[in-house]
Order: sequence, then C-alpha cells, then structure tokens
Amino acid sequence: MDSDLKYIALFQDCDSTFLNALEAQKQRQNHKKGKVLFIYGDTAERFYFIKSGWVKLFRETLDGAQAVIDILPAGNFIGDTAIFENGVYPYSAEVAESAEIISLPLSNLKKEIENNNKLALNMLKAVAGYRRQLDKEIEHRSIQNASQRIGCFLLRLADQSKKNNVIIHLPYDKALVASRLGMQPETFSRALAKLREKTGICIKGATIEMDNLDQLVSYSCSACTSKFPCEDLQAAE
Amino acid sequence: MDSDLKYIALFQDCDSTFLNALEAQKQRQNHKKGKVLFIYGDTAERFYFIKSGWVKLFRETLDGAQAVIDILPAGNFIGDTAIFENGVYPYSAEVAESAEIISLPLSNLKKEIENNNKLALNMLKAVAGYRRQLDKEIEHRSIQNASQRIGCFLLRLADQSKKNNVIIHLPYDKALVASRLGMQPETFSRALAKLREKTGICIKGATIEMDNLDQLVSYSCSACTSKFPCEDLQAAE
DNA sequence: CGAGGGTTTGAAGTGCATCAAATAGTGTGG
DNA sequence: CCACACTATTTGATGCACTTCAAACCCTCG
Repeated sequence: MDSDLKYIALFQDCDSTFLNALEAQKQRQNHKKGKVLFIYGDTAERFYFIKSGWVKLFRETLDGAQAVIDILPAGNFIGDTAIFENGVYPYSAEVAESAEIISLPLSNLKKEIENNNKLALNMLKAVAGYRRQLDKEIEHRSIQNASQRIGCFLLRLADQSKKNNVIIHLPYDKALVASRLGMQPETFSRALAKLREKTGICIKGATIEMDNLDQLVSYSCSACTSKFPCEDLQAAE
Repeated sequence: MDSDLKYIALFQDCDSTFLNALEAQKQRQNHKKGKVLFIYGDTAERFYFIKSGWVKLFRETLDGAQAVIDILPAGNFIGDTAIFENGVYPYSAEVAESAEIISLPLSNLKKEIENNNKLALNMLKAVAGYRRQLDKEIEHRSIQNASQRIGCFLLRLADQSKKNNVIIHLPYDKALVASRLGMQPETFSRALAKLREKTGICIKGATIEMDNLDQLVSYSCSACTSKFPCEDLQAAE
C-alpha cells in the first residue's frame, strides 16, 4: 500500500476499525503548484496530510494583501484544527510546490479524538509543538534582521549532522521564501547577498553551499534566544 | 472557597479524586509586578493559573535583548505545555501587573491527561485556540503598521457590546504595551498620537475614550484579514 | 518638595518597502 | 537546437516607518 495511514505518526495508536473507516474515505491526489486546497472561512469537511511537496497557508485582506502564515513540508496536517474553529478553516491553503496530498473527513477525526485518548494526546502534542514554532517565529521577526532570518532559515533546511560543505536547495521560489520570512522579494535578494558577504556562503541560483556552518551560526543565532541546534529544548540537568 | 479549581474551565470535566489531589498540592500567591515565576529552560515542576493580574511571557538573547511572546490576563494557564517540551519551560514568565497566581504540580496534570480524555480535549482546544491567536499575531505584525496595531489592541480591550463612548484603561505600562505589540516605547507614543489624529480617540494618561468605534475599526481593521468582531470564526451558512 | 520612574518630544540614522527597469532563467513552438 | 515569450530574480533610486540616542517633561509617592 503506497500511502498507508497507519504509518503516519498521528495515527500511531489508533485501532484498525478507525483506520479502515478512514481509509475507505481517503482521497489521494497529486496537485501542481498553485492548486488551492481550501479557502479561509469555508466550512471544513475534510483535513489534509502532505505526503510530499509543500503547501502555503495564508490569509488575505480585502485589498488583496496576503499574509503568509507558514509553508509546510511533507509530514504535516492541514485543516485539522478546524474542529476547534466552529468547523471553519482558519486559513487558506495552496500548493506551493507540486504535492501529493491525502484528504480525509474531519468528522471521523472529530469523533475519534473524543473516544481515543491516545489520538487526542498525539494531536495535543502536535499542536503544542506548532504553537511553540509560531512563538519562535514571532521572536525571530522581532529581533532578527532580514539577513539573519534568512541564515536561520538556511540552517533549519540543512540537517545539522554535517558541519562543513553543506549543500542545500531552496525548496520553493525565492519570492515565496521571502514571504515566509516576512519580507519583500527585493529585500530577500539583497539580504541574501549581504549574508554571502558576511558568512562566505556560495549562491548559485536556488542552490546554496555552506562551507562553514559555524560562521552562519554565529551571524544568525546571535540574535536569537536559543542556542544553535535550536529544534528541541532539552531539560537542564 | 475563594479559588476553587473546579470552576476553572480546563478542569470542567475532571472527577473529584483528581481535583482533590490537585487541591492538596495547590499554592496560591499574590505577586507584585516584576516577580519572576520561572525562567526559560528551567526544569518544569509546576504550572500556573492566573487568577487576576497580568503575566508577561518572554525570552532573552545572550546580549540582553528581550522578545516578548505575550502578556496574558486572568484565566490563562502558563507553563502547562512544558509537558510537551521535555519538561522544560519554553519561555520565561514575569508578573507584569500585580497578580494572584495559583501554582499546581505538572506531574498530576501529565498523568491525568493520559487517562482523562475530556481533560485532554479541553487542553487541546485551549492550545489550538492559542495557536490561532499566535498566527494572527504574525499576520498583524506583517501587514498592520504601528498605529493600526495599537487600534486593534484597543478594540480587543474594549468589549464590543457598546458602539459608542467606550472608555478603557490600559491594563499595564505603555512601554509594556509597546513590547507586546512589537515596537519601541517611543514609537508607541508617537503612533498613539497619530491614531488620535486619525480616529478622534481621546487620550488621558492610561485612560482612553473612544467616542466612535466605527472610525477606529475602519482605520485598523482594513489592514487585517478578518472582519471586525474578530475573536471568533463563524461557520459560513 | 524632591527623587525616580514612566512618558513624550526632538533630531538623526537605518532598514526595509516601493517603484521601475535591467537581467537571468525557463519553457515553447518552429 | 534556436529564437521568442514569459516568469523569476536582481539591481538601482528613492521614500517612509520605525529605531536610536538624548533630553525634557510629567506624575507619583515618600
């Protein structure tokens, strides 16, 4: 089975009765860039799982300005929290980079979390993690400048196993990266050039070579409240 | 009983065994402005409930810059999500305006949510709401200017039952409001003056009279993705 | 009344946005 | 495989919003 629900972390502790019912209602689709999954304020019937690709979450003002909330990679759920929002999607979602999307009925999820405590806890853990990610985002936008935010973004793309000669590829358009980081495309372009001057990274189109991560870390992470491999908080001993 | 746990929304569906155990471990304290409840990264033994007053959540960089995450009023829990952060507080907390704080052991909560589905769901709902609040915050900071953010803040303070002659009192220092809104105190002062010019509000120290809410709404909410009484999302019919 | 913190005002600087135009990159049909 | 059209990205010039540093003012409270 190419997309078995039981391998998804959220459903780890669900029994087969639930999973089979869900499976029966599952839809799997390949979407190209630009495909709108749902619109802010729509009545939410289904929620989505990103199997591959990237999805942009955003909202728009009346005069067309767009606020990008996040751009999510594979492994994330979208629209699941509509359960707690009067059954209405709290943002719009659009495919940012060709994606394989699984859609599932919200009603099943809603019913199941009311009975399956393990599922509720898994979801609680996921939402708590997401909340933390967002409050970090607020922090970044208030104390890091444009170049530092880009550096931080690159560091998060680079899996921190290697220290040197890390090569990464921007996962989506530079203009989208810019909006993800809360800046204009022009600012992104200039700030990336500034980052190159400051840290010696090498930019070839969407490919970026980072010879010396330490330099990037000391430039970007100095204006941040957590130390470098910043993903997980460890208990102080 | 002056501070009965069973009247707190989160514990609505908890049985008395749990509540009594919790009650036995409860501590109630009156703290003055400036009192630090806990520090980012500390091992989390207890979580806190704000019975009255205001509490500032923040983190600091090595060079002393402070990122204010939020400033919470009565009715909120603090530090509860440390459960999902390896038992470590994900932010520091300091009393912003004299507060009555109840502290409770995290271990009890942790154990109980693993068995009590209703409690887990209540908590899930709260965290999901909080997440939504944060993503709105990101939106505000990216598309509203300083004056509009202040206007939005004032509107949220004013309970929207009345349309005219609303009088509010800033709940904490202007400098703190500024940091809550992601700006400098000087910018706050100037932006508030600009807001007065644009909307005809009347400012006397920390007291603000708003004769005509509509004017404030049309000034502030035009650069926002949700319509005015913006707290709750309603299902489209 | 005077000390000290909170708040406002002034002057100057900085970073990012904006508008406009040039350049690079990508896909298409001939 | 090349020329064209179209989009993505960069570069330039300028403006504005917010910050910064400094000083004045105000308010409260001993």
